[in-house]
Amino acid sequence: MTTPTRNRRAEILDAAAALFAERGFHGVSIEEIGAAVGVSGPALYRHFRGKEALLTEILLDISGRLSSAGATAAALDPAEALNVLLRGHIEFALGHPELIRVHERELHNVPEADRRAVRRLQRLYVEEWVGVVRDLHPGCAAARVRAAVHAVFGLLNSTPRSVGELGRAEMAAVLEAMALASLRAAVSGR
Amino acid sequence: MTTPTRNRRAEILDAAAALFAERGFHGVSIEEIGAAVGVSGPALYRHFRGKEALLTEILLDISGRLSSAGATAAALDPAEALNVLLRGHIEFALGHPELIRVHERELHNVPEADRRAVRRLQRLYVEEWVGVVRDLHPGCAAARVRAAVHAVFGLLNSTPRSVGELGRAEMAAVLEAMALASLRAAVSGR
DNA sequence: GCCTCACGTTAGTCGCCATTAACATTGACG
DNA sequence: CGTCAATGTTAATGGCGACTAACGTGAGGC
Repeated sequence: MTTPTRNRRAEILDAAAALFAERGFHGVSIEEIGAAVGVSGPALYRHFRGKEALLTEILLDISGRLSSAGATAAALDPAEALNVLLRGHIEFALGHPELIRVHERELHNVPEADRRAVRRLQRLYVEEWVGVVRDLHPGCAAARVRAAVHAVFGLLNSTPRSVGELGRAEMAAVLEAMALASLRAAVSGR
Repeated sequence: MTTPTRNRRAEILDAAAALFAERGFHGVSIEEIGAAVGVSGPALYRHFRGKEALLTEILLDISGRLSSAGATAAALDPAEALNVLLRGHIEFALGHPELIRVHERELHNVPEADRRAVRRLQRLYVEEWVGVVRDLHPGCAAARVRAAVHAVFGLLNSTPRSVGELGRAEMAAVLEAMALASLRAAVSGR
């Protein structure tokens, strides 16, 4: 065997994420995750402490990926930064709808101890957006901006539910237009 | 005892919905649902066929409530109809965030046989929106409108994740402005 | 040629939980 | 009163599934 597969660990994480997205954390057994990568059952314990550790790692990775896309935006002027954040998020949501689903739905299955860390990353990501939007519209109350950003995430993350109706490029364009318009509307209210 | 509680059945459904929203379908035991209404465990089987039947009924009820709010909109002119749909949805989302959560997350735990019925109601609701929006913007492709409507739902349903940052009235206003602006942006693209 | 490490395997074990059984209680109603 | 229907209760029962044990095996290093 000599691991012709790049990295068994990563392979398992991908398979688990896809299964969790489809049937939910409790709807998938360790055995099934193993089967999805060609080993069976308890082999996973050679790579992860347990099922929950798997989920934790998946969620941390997702949050990290989203945030890192935003880190490159930090140096730009606000308008450009917002574009980078927005395109990055859309790219990710259209490219990995399963991950978006897991990220949205499964936090409560992460053991209490690790949940703080996941939440911290999520909060950081939100604050990246909030910071950029506030730079663009300094007069707007922070609470309102935060609410608007959450709403935009909801809009962008709806992707996994409306798959394939539009081509990917058009879908991206529609989402971008909607996100920008709704943000503008939110911050211009006061 | 003589049932001073209006209806045990409804009471159970409410408690179950709240618990499912908080910890997910599999994160809640029958025993806990019973405890939440002051009876314990298998008493629920006097009212429901089983745990899944409970969830099914909850989801059907939610979809029904959303749709019915929209049914009154049918007779109005498109612009008014959209307002009625939008305000109805916002009202519901802000008033029952738990139900929105359950509605979004738990469909896959409904037994195959009943899932069709739930999905049918959901589709009907989406089509109410799509119909109204297409009346308002006849030049826009149906697929694009559908995608936009899904995105708006995502926006409106983000509420349960951004609770309490804003007062309810302001939150409603923000959501309404964002939804209208994003819809307009989506349909004006082509 | 051995030792050991990395990775797997199969066969338990154990606990949780939905569901069912068997047995009250109580109020309406004749 | 006695009966019935509605509604609960507490003890099984049974299955599923996470996790652990005990046991290969093959590849490098020495």
